Amino acid sequence: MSVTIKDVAKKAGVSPSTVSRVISKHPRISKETVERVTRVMEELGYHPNSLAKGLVSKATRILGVILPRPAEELFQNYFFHEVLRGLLAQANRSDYDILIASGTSESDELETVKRLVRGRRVDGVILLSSKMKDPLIAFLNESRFPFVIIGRSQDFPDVPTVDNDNVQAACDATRHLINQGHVRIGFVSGPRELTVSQDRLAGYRKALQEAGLEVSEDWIVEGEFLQETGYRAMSVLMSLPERPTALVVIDDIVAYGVMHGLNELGYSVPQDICLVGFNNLPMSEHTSPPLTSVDIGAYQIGYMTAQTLIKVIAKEPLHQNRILIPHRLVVRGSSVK
Amino acid sequence: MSVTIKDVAKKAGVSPSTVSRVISKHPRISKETVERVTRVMEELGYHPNSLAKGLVSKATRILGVILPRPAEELFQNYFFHEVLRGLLAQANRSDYDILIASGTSESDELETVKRLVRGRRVDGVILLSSKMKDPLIAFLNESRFPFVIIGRSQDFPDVPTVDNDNVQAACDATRHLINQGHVRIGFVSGPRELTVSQDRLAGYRKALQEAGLEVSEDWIVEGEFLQETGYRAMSVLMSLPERPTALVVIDDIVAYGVMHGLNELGYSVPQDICLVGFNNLPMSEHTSPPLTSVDIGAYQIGYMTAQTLIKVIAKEPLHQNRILIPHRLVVRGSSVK
DNA sequence: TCCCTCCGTGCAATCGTTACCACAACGAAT
DNA sequence: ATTCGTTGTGGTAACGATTGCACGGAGGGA
Repeated sequence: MSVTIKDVAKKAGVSPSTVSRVISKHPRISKETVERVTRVMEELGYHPNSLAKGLVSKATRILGVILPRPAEELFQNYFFHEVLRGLLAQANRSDYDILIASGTSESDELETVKRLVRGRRVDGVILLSSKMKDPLIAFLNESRFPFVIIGRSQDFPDVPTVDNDNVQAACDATRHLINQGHVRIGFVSGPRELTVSQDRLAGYRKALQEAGLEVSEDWIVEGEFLQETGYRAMSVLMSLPERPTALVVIDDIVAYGVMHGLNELGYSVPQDICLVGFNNLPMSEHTSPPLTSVDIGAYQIGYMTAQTLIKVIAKEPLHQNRILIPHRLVVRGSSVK
Repeated sequence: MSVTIKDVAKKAGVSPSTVSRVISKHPRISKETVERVTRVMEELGYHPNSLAKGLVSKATRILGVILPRPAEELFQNYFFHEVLRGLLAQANRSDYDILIASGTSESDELETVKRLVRGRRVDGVILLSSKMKDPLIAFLNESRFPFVIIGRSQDFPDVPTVDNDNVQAACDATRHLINQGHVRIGFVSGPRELTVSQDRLAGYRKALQEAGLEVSEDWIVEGEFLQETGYRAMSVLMSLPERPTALVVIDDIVAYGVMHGLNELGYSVPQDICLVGFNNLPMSEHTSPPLTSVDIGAYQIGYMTAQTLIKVIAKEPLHQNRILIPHRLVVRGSSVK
């Protein structure tokens, strides 16, 4: 049996109510009582039962994170890790814990969220998803349950989201290459259906158009968030009659594949081809040459998401629904000759 | 207001007790009642309040995962991710959720665990740690609270742990190199104070001794779980008068650094130097040459840990305290000429 | 026909905490 | 001296579920 508020009350010679008031720092408790009760609590190693507390206060102080389903998970590795660190940091600062959940199928996922929400297991939900999870969003929206999406949701414009400006990020990356004198710039994309792919592609197009440069559809190759994609894309692009001299690549991991392939074919980076990636993976500092990359601030995304969700839970007003985390172009050897 | 057991009871024309019994599949409830109540529950979208349920049953159906502190976190990236996937999979199968927590300092960490344990926020705890967390272990042991350690704990031989046999894994890796005809084999280690480093080093030594080969202390280099370590270790080893022809490297990420360095100096893998790494990171398949690596089954570690903890919580007997997950040597181009 | 058993269900206490209301004690104002 | 407001504290009813006990009714054996 663990020690309850009654045990503390008995030992301190007061009523449970008084102990409760000491815990919640009620103003009208005498200094001596506060001291005595506090001492007893420490002596007994008392910690309030979160279940009982939650039952009456209708709050668990737990934030639920819904992970992407396994299939999409692979490329999320580093991104997810950083986001989670940010979430944890901010949640802990505000005395929240993090519960993670995932479903194996779409309906399963919805069931899980329903259980968490209706069963009052969490106070708010974070949707960490690459693909759109419309049924989930619809459910949460309808239930008026606090939630925040990491990423974008085109179908529900008024739910709070935390994201980075992928259009601008890709635009900056492309401009950087243009400023280095490139005029034939290619793009290696992820799956088209992902908004992250769409947005980065749009930013790439925007930068080229602004500079009055040609956009050749031949120079745009689609794939997965895998090294193979980079490898394949590279061989496609390098066999073109008029091939690009620089590439914007959807993710560093894909860029590694490109570098690997170029290496094998005897091309050298940055002399023959310049590269810019995304996500600034730790390893990008140590490739040869080091990879220029757009750091999208995954940690800060997590941090801001937790902060935003906590605000929503507290019913504090948000001055903006769509929060954008600033990115940072980290220029390294792969893009400057 | 959310829908409670009373709402269901009223609408179904029964008492709350009956509804509760339907939920817990009590045998002595008539078939018709079960059907009617079940239907009403679905109509109303009822999900039992986990707080109230937990309060009376004294169980939360939540497993707490204590993460390593930030400083140690870096190298854990992929390993952690895989372990978490395994934990989630098994936890979900048994209707448990996963709560993750971390502390910023050691005392903070202990405070967090105390809060989770004493406050009955979780039913059991998983210690995911590289460094030993003795105060935590001591506290949990003393509280007789269900917990499982991922990794090893030399100071508390009778707490359940899930781990891989790092000694055997390193031994296998080293033997593989010996079988390839190498006699001068080096070892690039992680921090000495980590048991994983110690164990792998021991396995390396064991294999060499069994083969009657010399172990030169010059061939053992210590570092971090970073590419730089590999890079530095490589330059140290290659400048020795009598240098090794093969290396066992504590982690794939470090091996990448070694490969990078060898490349720069004009050496080639596997012709000049053969390499074996650990953890079988996804990228190891795509390096040039692909990296031979010991897959330690991180996913299974997570899976088995959750399974074990759930058994401990249910007070089921464990037939063994120390569970070893089998490893698998994945031979690729970096170790065969 | 009576009694016993078993089935299906309801009642009420309980889990540990919070929050509202009440109330005693005391000093200050009338 | 009476009234009033303030301060510090206790009593008690929730919160939403579970569970042991009780009880009415049906069925079977004597």
